[in-house]
Amino acid sequence: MSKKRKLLIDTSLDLFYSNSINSIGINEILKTSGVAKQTLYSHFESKESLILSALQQRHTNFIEWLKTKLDGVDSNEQLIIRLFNALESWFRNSESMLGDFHGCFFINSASEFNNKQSNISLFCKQHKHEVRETIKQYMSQENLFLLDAICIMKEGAITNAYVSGDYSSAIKCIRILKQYENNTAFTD
Amino acid sequence: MSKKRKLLIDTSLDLFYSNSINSIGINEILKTSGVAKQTLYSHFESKESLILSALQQRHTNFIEWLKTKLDGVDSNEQLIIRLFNALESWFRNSESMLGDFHGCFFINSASEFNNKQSNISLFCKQHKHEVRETIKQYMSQENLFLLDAICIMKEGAITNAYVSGDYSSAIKCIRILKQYENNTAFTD
DNA sequence: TAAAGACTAGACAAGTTTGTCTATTTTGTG
DNA sequence: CACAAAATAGACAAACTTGTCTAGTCTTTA
Repeated sequence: MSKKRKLLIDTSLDLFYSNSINSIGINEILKTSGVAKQTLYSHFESKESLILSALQQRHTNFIEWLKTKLDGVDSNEQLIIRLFNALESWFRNSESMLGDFHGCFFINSASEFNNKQSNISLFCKQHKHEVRETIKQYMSQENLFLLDAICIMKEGAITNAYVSGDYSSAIKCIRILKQYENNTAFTD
Repeated sequence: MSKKRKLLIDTSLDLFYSNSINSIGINEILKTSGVAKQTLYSHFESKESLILSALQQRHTNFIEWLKTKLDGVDSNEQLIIRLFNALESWFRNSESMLGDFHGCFFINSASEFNNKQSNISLFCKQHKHEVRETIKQYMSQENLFLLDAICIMKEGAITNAYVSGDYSSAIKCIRILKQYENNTAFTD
C-alpha cells in the first residue's frame, strides 16, 4: 500500500476514534497528516471511502489483537478469563495494539450513522459478527449459549467502561460467566 | 412549560434520536417544528442547551417507562423477567412510550461527544447511574452482584440489538441471569 | 382598547463543510 | 539525465453551520 495512503488511513482512524467521525473534517486530517488535498482525493473517492478504510484498518487490528490474546487457550473457562482480562487491560489503556480506549469504534460509528442501510452501519454489524466467529473458533467445546452470553457481556462491559467509566466491569463478567459456564457445560 | 419550548424539545429529541445529534442542524429543527429561529434562541442559549434539554426529556421518559414496567415486582427473578421482556419489546418497536428503537440515545450521544468532560457525556453517565439506582430500588433482596450483572447485560442487549440487529438478545439475558441468580442468591 | 410580550420571516455574518481545479514541485525509475 | 508519476499549495465553488439582528405581526391580559 502507498505510503501516503497508509498515512491518511492511520491519521483518520486516530482522529475519528479519539473524537468522532462527524466532528473531524477532511481539512483536519490533511493538516494533521501533512498530506495535500489532491493526494487524498486521488487515493479516496470521498470522505465515506476514507471512513470505510479506517474502519477496515481498525477491524483488522482488532481481530489480530484478539487472536494474540486468545492464542493457546485450552478450555472455555480460560477463554473467558483471557478475553475479559484483555478487555479490562484495554479499558485501562494498557493494550498498545489498540491505543487509548475511547469505547468501541464500531459502536461509536454505528451511533453516528443511524441509517441501518448505510455502508458504515453494515460494516459495524459485520465486524461484530466476525468478532463472534473468532471467539467461537477458540472455544474448546462449542457452546452457542455460552457464546451468546460472552458476546452480550462483552458489549455490556465495553459500554459500561466507556459511558460510565466503570473499568472493572470486564472483571465482573468473569465471575458471572464462570458461574454460568459451570452450570451449563454439560446440559446444553 | 411554554408550548413552543416543548415543541422544540420534542422535535429535537425525535430528530436527534432518529438520526444523530451532529447530523441535525438547528435549521432542520426549525423547519420540522415550524418555529422561528428567534423563538428558539429566546428559549435556549445555544444548540448545546437544546441538546441537554432533549437528553433530560428522554431521561425523564425512560425512567418513567422503566418504573411502569417494574411496578409491583415481588422477586429478583421477576424483576429480571420483566426488565428484559420490556427491553425486547422496545427493540421490536412495541413500546409507545419510547418510540421506535434506534439504540440507547445516551450511548449514541456519548459516542458523538467523545470528550469525557463535556456536559453531554456527563449527562449520559448520570443517566446510566440513575437507571441503575432505579433497578436497585425494585430489588426484593438487595444483591449488588446481581445488579452489576443486570446492568452489564442490559447494555450488552441494547448494543447487540442496535448494532447487530439481534432483537432476541434481551431474552437470552433472562436465561443467563436466572442461572446466575439461582446460584448466588444465598452466597453473597 | 391599549400596551406588553411572544412569535414570525428571513436577511445576514462569519465560519465550516466536501470536493474540484490549476499550476508547480518533488520523486522514482529506465 | 529525462521523463512520468506522485505529491504539493492553495484558490475556489456551493452548500451548510450556528447565532444575531431587524422589522413586523399575533396574542394575551389589564
